[in-house]
Amino acid sequence: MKWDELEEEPCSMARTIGVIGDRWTLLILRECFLRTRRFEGFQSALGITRHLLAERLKKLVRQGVLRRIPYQESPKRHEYILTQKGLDLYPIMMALVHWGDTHMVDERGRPLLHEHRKCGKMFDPVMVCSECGEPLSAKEVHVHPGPGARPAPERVLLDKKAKPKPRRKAA
Amino acid sequence: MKWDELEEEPCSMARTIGVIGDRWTLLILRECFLRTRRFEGFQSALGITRHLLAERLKKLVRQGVLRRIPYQESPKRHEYILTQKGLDLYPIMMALVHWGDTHMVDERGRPLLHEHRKCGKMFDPVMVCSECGEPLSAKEVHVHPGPGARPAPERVLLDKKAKPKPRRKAA
DNA sequence: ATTTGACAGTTCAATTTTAGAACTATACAA
DNA sequence: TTGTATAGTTCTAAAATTGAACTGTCAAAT
Repeated sequence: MKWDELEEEPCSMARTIGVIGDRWTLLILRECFLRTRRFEGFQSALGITRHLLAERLKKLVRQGVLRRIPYQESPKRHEYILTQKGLDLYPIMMALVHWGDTHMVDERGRPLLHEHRKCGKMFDPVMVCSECGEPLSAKEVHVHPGPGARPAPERVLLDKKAKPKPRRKAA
Repeated sequence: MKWDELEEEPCSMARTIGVIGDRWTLLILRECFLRTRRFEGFQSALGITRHLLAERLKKLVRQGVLRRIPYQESPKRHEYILTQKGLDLYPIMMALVHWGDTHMVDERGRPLLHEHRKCGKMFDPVMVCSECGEPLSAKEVHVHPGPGARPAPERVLLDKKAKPKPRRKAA
């Protein structure tokens, strides 16, 4: 698969993956949320090759996730800062962190704690339903084709089921 | 960087990325949540090469995200199903979908709608603070080193700031 | 009895990506 | 004049991915 095809798929998840779904991009975004803004900053924080960093930044700018803003003339220098579209990635970042906090910590505990300014407490992010406010879990959610779903004859991505048709003598 | 080093970093996000942070893995997980369970199912749904699919499934099993369960003897066949650790990835999936729904839809609208069984409404996922229940945004959150943070002399991942030290004549 | 098809992989050559390191260019500061 | 900081670009070697074919087991159809 060519990865730019992902953005054409009738699946919001695939499209998102097309934009931010690779390791370096995700790490670059982590740095963005930690207020890294400059080429050298990203490079030294991540140890990414300069070549790839240049590519990824270019792509994020093209996608409207980052904006490239001059902070000095002669020599021209730019900073990369998150747009609103980029800031909206925050729930994804937090979800990634939280899963790591839950399933990937060693005996010493979490590397980082998060404090919510509004209430002053250390918190975990919780994903809830916008309508009733209850926490969400996979089995309580059903999907329906939306207006942008692919029309009938073709396969509707994100809406097919591999029915476990058991054959022959079961184990 | 070798990608297995990611899991050693004192950063929950990096560790998570080490497990699920590549395109194919993310797409495989999407299929899992859509109840695909078998090798051929994944392969035909995604068009991934069989070689890579076998590798990725193996890794997800090794990481405890999927469990490989026999569903038939002779010939031995297995299904890949999400463990609890895997099911806990749901907020990440929903966050990815929601960002795509917000920023990557075309004029036709969303490919999919989500219904919350409990309340019966179509919903969006919202990430809130576990302590006060308010929706979260990047700027209302402060990070602090936790017990598993890297000790002083070395760089604490996820806790450095590239202070925009302005030099020379600004633009 | 033989062929066909489903399933779950494995193997291998060709292509694409990434890593690692060095190099370019501009301009300030000592 | 030399050194440093910044933001890249260029190059070759190494690693990952693709595409396609191949393996092996068994059930069902001919």
